Amino acid sequence: MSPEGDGVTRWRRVADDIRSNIGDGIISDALPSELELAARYGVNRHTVRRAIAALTADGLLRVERGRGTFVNSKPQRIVYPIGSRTRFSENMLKQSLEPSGRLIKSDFVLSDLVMATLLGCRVGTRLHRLDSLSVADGIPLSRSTSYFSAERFPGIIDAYAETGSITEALRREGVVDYRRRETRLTAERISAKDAELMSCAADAVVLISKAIDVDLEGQPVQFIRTKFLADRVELVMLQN
Amino acid sequence: MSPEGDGVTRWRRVADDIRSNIGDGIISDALPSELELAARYGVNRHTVRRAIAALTADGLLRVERGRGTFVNSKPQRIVYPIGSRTRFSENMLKQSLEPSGRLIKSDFVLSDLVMATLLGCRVGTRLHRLDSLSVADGIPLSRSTSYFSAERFPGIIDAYAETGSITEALRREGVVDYRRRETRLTAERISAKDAELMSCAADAVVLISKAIDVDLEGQPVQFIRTKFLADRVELVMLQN
DNA sequence: CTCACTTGTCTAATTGTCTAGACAACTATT
DNA sequence: AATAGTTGTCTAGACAATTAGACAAGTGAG
Repeated sequence: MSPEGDGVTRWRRVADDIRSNIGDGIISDALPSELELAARYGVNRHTVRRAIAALTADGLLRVERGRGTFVNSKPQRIVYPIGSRTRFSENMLKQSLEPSGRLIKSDFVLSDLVMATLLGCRVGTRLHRLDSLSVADGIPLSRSTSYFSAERFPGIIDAYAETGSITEALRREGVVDYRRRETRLTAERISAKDAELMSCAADAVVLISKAIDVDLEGQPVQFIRTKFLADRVELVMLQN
Repeated sequence: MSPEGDGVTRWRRVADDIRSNIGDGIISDALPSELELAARYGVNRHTVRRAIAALTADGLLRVERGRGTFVNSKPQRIVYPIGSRTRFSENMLKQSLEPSGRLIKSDFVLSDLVMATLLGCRVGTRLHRLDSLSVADGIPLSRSTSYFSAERFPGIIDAYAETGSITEALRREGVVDYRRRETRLTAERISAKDAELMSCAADAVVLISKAIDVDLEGQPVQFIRTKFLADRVELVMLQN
């Protein structure tokens, strides 16, 4: 990194480490005392207290004066299966969650070399770019940016705006079915704009999925980049 | 978050947002001027400059005095295919990278209900816990914690320490082949300890994979939790 | 050259983070 | 009741982050 420091405060690093230890099962019930944690992390007790305050505000910890600090039952992440037939709405309904989608923004872009290769079109082709938000039971789970051929799917934006479902919008544009060809995954810290859109902490982490969906003839219909809120979603792949 | 602020400095959030915009292709060549960025993010110009300094130190940006700030060609992430036959060594060799593994720590734990269910053993069974580091061409890519039945694989730790490969260690313990049954993915900020182990920035993000590998009879042989450095690795799934 | 625009550098003041120490308040055990 | 161990709260100072303003220095166009 640059001059000095990494832009993350000590208390947040302590908080992240405690959270990580809980996730790994290293800490399961009672935390070490504040003094012991301070010694272990090489920070002042006040710094540990601030970390604990943050995790308490997140509902992960519970502090009992005079007794100690304890781990609350962890809220489960929503399971999101990924396979050759990945459908947001179906996934949510199977878990008794009410799915919905909201259009954030849409515009046109010209395909560059990378996008043309992915979508199997010529460089310079007009593409619909569709920014959307996926919600389950009122909780934002992910934000996606999709790219469609504007030539092949002239009405896709309106169709999505009406239905809130990409599957349904594609059906209206003549794609009876499609399947996932490839999914690439990575992760990064959330951007300020996305944190606001998904109403989450500004220090959250997103799981980024870049995928290509193809129709029954194997022709790409969309390239979709989705940013899942990592603390609300768990992607699951069942290997055949 | 709790009292106020999220423990991430303004300049880092600006840096993260710029990096995210570059990754999304929103910024491709020249950045807006420092003054414009400052206005856009609602921060002082010096704060923007610090963000740019951090990204420049990472090699992502290039600053030319009097002209502006520009995006460098992005360094590619190492591709890590995930499927029913996921093998670290084979994956790396195919990309002309020299794989190696290093034992960090090993000990015994007693399986709790969750672990017993995953591994198909009884609660209270002794398990080997193996912490290891995976490296490609000298660059740490991931840190894993594996759980094996100590009864079935008594010599697995020594075998791994010698070979640096879990596949090879399992072979020595009588598992001629194994395949992936299930992979669950999420992400979080890196812990301080892992940041040191993998010699990366303290504010990095890890992609967490929890997986179950089974032998040819379908019996679980290991539960493995891997933390991939998100800015060095891209997981790829080719849907059949 | 002149001008507008860009990045580089310096000073100063304000705010937030972290450390240090002290003491109060609560809990469980003896 | 006494004690050891825990969390809660207050003070104060050192240091880092952020803001504000000013000016230097490089670039490119007219």
